[in-house]
Amino acid sequence: MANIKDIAAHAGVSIATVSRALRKPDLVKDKTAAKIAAAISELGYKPNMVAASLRRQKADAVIVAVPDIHNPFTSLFVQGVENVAREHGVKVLLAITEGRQDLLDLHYEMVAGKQADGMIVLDVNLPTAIRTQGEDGRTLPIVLVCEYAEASQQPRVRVDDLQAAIAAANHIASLGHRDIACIAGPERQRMSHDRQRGFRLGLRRAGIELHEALVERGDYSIRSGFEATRRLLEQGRPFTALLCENDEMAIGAIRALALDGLSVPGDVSVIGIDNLRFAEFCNPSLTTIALSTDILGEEAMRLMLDYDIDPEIGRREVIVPHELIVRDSTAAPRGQA
Amino acid sequence: MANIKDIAAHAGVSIATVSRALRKPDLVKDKTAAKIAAAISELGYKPNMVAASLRRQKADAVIVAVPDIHNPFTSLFVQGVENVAREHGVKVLLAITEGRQDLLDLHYEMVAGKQADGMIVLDVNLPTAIRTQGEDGRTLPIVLVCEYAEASQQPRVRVDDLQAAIAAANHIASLGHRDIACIAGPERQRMSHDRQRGFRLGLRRAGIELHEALVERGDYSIRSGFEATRRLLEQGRPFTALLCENDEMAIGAIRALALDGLSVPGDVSVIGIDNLRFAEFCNPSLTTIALSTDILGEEAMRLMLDYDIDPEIGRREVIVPHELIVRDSTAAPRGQA
DNA sequence: TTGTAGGCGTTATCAC
DNA sequence: GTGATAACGCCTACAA
Repeated sequence: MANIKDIAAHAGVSIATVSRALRKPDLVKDKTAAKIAAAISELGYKPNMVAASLRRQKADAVIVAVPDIHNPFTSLFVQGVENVAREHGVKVLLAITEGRQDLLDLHYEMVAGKQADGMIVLDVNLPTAIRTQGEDGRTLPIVLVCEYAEASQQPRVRVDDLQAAIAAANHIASLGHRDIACIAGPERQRMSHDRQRGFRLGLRRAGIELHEALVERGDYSIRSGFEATRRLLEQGRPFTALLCENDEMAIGAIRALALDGLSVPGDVSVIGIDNLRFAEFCNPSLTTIALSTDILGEEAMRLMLDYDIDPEIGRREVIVPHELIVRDSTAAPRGQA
Repeated sequence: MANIKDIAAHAGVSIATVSRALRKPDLVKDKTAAKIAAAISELGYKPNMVAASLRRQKADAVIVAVPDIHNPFTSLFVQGVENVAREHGVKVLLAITEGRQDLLDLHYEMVAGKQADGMIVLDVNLPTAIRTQGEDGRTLPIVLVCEYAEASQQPRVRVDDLQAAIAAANHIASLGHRDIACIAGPERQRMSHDRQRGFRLGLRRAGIELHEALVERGDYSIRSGFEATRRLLEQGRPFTALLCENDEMAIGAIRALALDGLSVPGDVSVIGIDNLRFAEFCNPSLTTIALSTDILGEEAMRLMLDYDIDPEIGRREVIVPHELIVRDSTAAPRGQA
């Protein structure tokens, strides 16, 4: 493959000039630039970015590590990251970790090894190297999203899950429900902690207490929502509304209720959080809270870029707008209206 | 940041020995290796992979370009790619193109610029450079998936959509349906072409012809399935079964039928292809054809790896197993049983 | 088993 | 405006 030297020879100039012609075109005479351009297209030259990267100590790429591309967050979030990255000529590479530590570490190597300038971690794990390394002061360009808000010294962003959950609880309370069940997420996760707290806070403001017996946990998957609902139904303790920490579990819940012969929202109202694409097309369509996670992605990327300027950059609490989207899965409890 | 030279100095050996200790540990004496290991951990050394990459002309990374991470194919496919990649120490980076040519080309640059060893393209577009460059014989390590099966000289894999569609049609025909509607995908796409042909072939074997008036097109999104079904219903021409080219459109169809007061499968049976995670939890749950697209991903990655060995490598037609998954959305038409 | 040295393809700093 | 040339950090013959 042709390299910069070949171009220089072919155009009768020095390699320095070729390099300039490509990166700082205003520094070379038009005529020379033309000769060079001709040589380039004639030889089909493509600059070797690895060499450039080695020399400039910059890869112009960041890695976004996500556990799973089905995650409701992921898509919108990544889109936000890309919006900002594109403006700055940075490429975004998605790494799927499946929640596995080893896969996360593998991609972290790319940052340590300079193949990427930084990493945005939207995962339950943290690269192992980061924990051990924190002490010597030198933090790597890593931005954390949502999880581990307290755990580490890294720059991080997070969304206000609390407010979203409060909005969901408000909606249910204002419809007149009093006997309310809840499907929570994994115990250890920050997001679950906040959404759970939001539910309780929202209800308490309306003078309602959540019965501990009516709280079941899932792992944010459809199936876990399905099974959690089964467990709720088996208890026999009645409820007319079901607060789900995310849409996936809400979809599983609706299915479980339907199989049990219960009508939604006639017998039980169901609400989720996330506004998945599928939410609109369930039977019944799902009432939910939409979060603009793309803004979160944008902020994460900005934080990453700012890191270049000042590595002391800290954290950003991103307040993304949330919006209640009322569809067919919620209504006033039977007998009220 | 410490480099190999620092380690060499600190351990009292030459840089060659350090390099060997890392890449070919059996070539160095245990005692030296220990000294080197000590130096490495003491200085917190991380090999610069960019430099290694420049020297070895290899990045040990491939890019998988997909239009959209919601695509039903994507997740499973990527998983397949990663399975094989991991065995070979290759990192997989996902690039999201949104179906845009410029974004695809941007990531293609990484291959041209040696930041990645190759690219697997699961997209409706093709990198522009590839078309212009085909002539001079030198093809780049690019593997095409599904689309453009005829269009180019690149290595490619594709799945047998025809058989999957035939299986769907068989199921519907064997239930006794005769008045059958269909929601097709985008006209130009290879996949749609094959699935469409499969539907017709399967039906014809049962002596059934598809009415052209009962064929509507969508773009594989839920919403398009919803709208296509609306159009079918407006026509007034009766049908008792609906063949959908994918699950997303089938989910949209079910919603449209429900809103129209029709029961599934009482009035209309609905079948999809793909076996999305959501398929199991629809109301009613969706009968569908499961395709093991992960195998397709594995083959694509193998083709990529084989390319290193012999660039003349051609194409593979991957026959992935398909499986009919009968759920609640299909039944015999009213009056039969 | 270890060391020496050349080069991978750029970019950036000088000089001219 | 342009040209020499020294890095960037590593790998790998070849020599010892």
